[in-house]
Amino acid sequence: MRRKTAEEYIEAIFRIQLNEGGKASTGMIAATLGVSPPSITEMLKKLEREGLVFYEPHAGVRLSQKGQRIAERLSMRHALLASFFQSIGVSPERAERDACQIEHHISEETIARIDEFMQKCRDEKKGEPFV
Amino acid sequence: MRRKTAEEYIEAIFRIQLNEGGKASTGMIAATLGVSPPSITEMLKKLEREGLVFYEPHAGVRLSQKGQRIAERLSMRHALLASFFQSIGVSPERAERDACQIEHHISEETIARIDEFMQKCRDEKKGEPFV
DNA sequence: GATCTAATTTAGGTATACCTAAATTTTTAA
DNA sequence: TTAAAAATTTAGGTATACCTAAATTAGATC
Repeated sequence: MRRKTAEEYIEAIFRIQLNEGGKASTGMIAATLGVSPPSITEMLKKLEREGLVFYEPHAGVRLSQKGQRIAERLSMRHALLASFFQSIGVSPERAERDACQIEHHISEETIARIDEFMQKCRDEKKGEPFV
Repeated sequence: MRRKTAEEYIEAIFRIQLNEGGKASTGMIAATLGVSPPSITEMLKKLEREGLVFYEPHAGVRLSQKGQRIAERLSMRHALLASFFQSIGVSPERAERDACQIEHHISEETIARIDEFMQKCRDEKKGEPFV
């Protein structure tokens, strides 16, 4: 299976923090990402070195401000993309999955244009799907 | 720098074959991808083992039918995505670059919906940009 | 046709994200 | 409070896409 990126780790931690409130545990992250606990420990150390999380062995991990900003940016992109895909008739599950991938690879500019476009469509026909 | 995927190798070979007609050389692929020639040689052997290319040492490489199908599919996705992004006001360069990334991560279903959507917009206002 | 040059491959090595097994720490329960 | 169970980390190893340097092969020039 494909290797997980730092962004995927950050997203997993972000969601666990939201659901559980507070810190994310090694085991939860491992389960979320489908990666073994030792690999998680290793990666958490790396993310800490990069200033993305605060990690205390045996106690859990939480996002730093920098990590939080990245997670929130990804979260917004995700929501926008999933919403757009559904608007043009993509199934909710597929829209969700595609958003999950594409949020990591799309530029700020294109995100902004999709956002404007959705807004424009909402203004024209209120609430109706585009298609 | 990020590691190149098999799909990126296939695309590079595809474009070189088109431009040069016939086979792609190790050197051309290396220059296209920004990867050293020895790494290219290594990867070509792997792609051959996977049935994606025909590779003859010192003579060059060309896509197998399987490789060709993948390249053409990526090429179509790329064109559709770049066209869509430009339609909503993304700059040509950015549209191009984003398409280059996203073509690898978007589902068949979403591609189909974007295609239909573009078609519908063309039918309504002929030739005008969407925004 | 021999030699010189350029392209390619071989050889050997690095970094990194993963893994399993074993050791340790923390938590739970008797 | 201590023993058992669960979670986590440490130790050690693998696979792979990359690299540089050296060897080889192919093509050009004299």
